[in-house]
Amino acid sequence: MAGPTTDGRVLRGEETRRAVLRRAVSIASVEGLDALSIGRLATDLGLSKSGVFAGFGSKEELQLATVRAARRIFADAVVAPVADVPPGLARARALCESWLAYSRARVFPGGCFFYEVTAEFDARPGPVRDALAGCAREWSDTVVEALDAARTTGGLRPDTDLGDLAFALIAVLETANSQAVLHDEDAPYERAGRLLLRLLRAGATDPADPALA
Amino acid sequence: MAGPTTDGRVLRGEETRRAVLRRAVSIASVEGLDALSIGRLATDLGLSKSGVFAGFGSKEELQLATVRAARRIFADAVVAPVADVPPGLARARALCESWLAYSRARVFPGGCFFYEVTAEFDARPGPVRDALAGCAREWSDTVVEALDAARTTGGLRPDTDLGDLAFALIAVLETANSQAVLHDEDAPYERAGRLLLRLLRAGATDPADPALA
DNA sequence: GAGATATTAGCACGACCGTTCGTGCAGTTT
DNA sequence: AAACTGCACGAACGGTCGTGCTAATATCTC
Repeated sequence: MAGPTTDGRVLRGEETRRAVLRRAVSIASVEGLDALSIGRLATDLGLSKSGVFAGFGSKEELQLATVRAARRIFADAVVAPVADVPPGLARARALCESWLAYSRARVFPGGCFFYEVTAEFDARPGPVRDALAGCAREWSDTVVEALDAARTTGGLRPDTDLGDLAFALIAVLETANSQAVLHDEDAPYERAGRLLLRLLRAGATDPADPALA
Repeated sequence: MAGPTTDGRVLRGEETRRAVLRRAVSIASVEGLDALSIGRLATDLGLSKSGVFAGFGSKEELQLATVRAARRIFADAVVAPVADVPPGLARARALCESWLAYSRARVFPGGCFFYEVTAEFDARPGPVRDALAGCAREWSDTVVEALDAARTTGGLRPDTDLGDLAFALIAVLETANSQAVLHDEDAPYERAGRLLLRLLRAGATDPADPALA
């Protein structure tokens, strides 16, 4: 039978798989997915090279699994915490500030994982780029949906171009991450905080909305 | 004497150095500076590995030379063309649109060279990151200076925060490049064009300024 | 218990890496 | 013509890469 019987072997296997991926996302956020090497991961974790290799089957599969793992971490760190904020302008703002907090806290040691690896793979066709493009769309859609809810609930003017606004917000966030990491400064985050408030106010029905205080 | 006598040998040497760097910036804009391999450059150009190596002395020196070469190309492609636009709001706008044209035209095959390699090295201390941080500051300063001239000439309101505005403009440009390359679309450039006009208008003394038509 | 199964280790492979060395050759200087 | 300079060459170094094998070990089924 193929029921979900608890199998200690596969459990142990998944455990080491997770350990490998935990290490992999950290490395990749600093040095990129190409810098992931099976031998290095094995050495770092006290495993054998072939043991690590067996868990993924190929380097590209390891890279894809690393992207999926990072996607989960991102969702938990950025999107999940704002789930309890009621939909509307306040949640849209909270989402952006959650992203800034995620970058600032170095959930990934190299800053935003996706900024790093997207720049690495955006011009290289293949499954990895496709996966990253999917993540980017997903995040963009999340922001647009939050803005849409804000418009529906009357926080944003009906003629607001949600795509443009989401683009501008994401641009500010990513650039804050980039400059903060590159120059090892906090100032870009403060600048981004000011700017995203101004962007939201510019589209708000009531610029004095308490959600933008 | 150490006069500038024409030496055919060193001339030939510089020529191959330039050929190597021309190839190197192209590769690095797509795959990153780490993907530069001396052996691959040699094969591609029909040279010997040791010949290429001798021209730079180390891989890191090759990477630094590649960054310097890209900096020159960037300056020629983006900054130089707007030199004949009179300082002011029009030039600030021209500078941004020159950047968009540079990304759109794939002056570097992977899109903006600096977006790619800055993401690669921003979390890795060392001479390469320092060089890239310098380039980033230089470009940021160029934008700020253009905005400052626009403010001085009355195009922008006196209370405009130039740092914030430059940050927002650069954010829009870089994100347009990133999304256009990642999804292989033109739409991000159009969005960016609209957004940067709106950003400049928001700081303009006269939102109907013909420079923003 | 026995036997099936899946994770991990050990080892070897071919390829490529950056780097060093000694040599040849073209151009410059004397 | 001889001495010197500097680019480029080919070969080789020690390492690391991803990827296959085989063997050992631990767990589950019966």
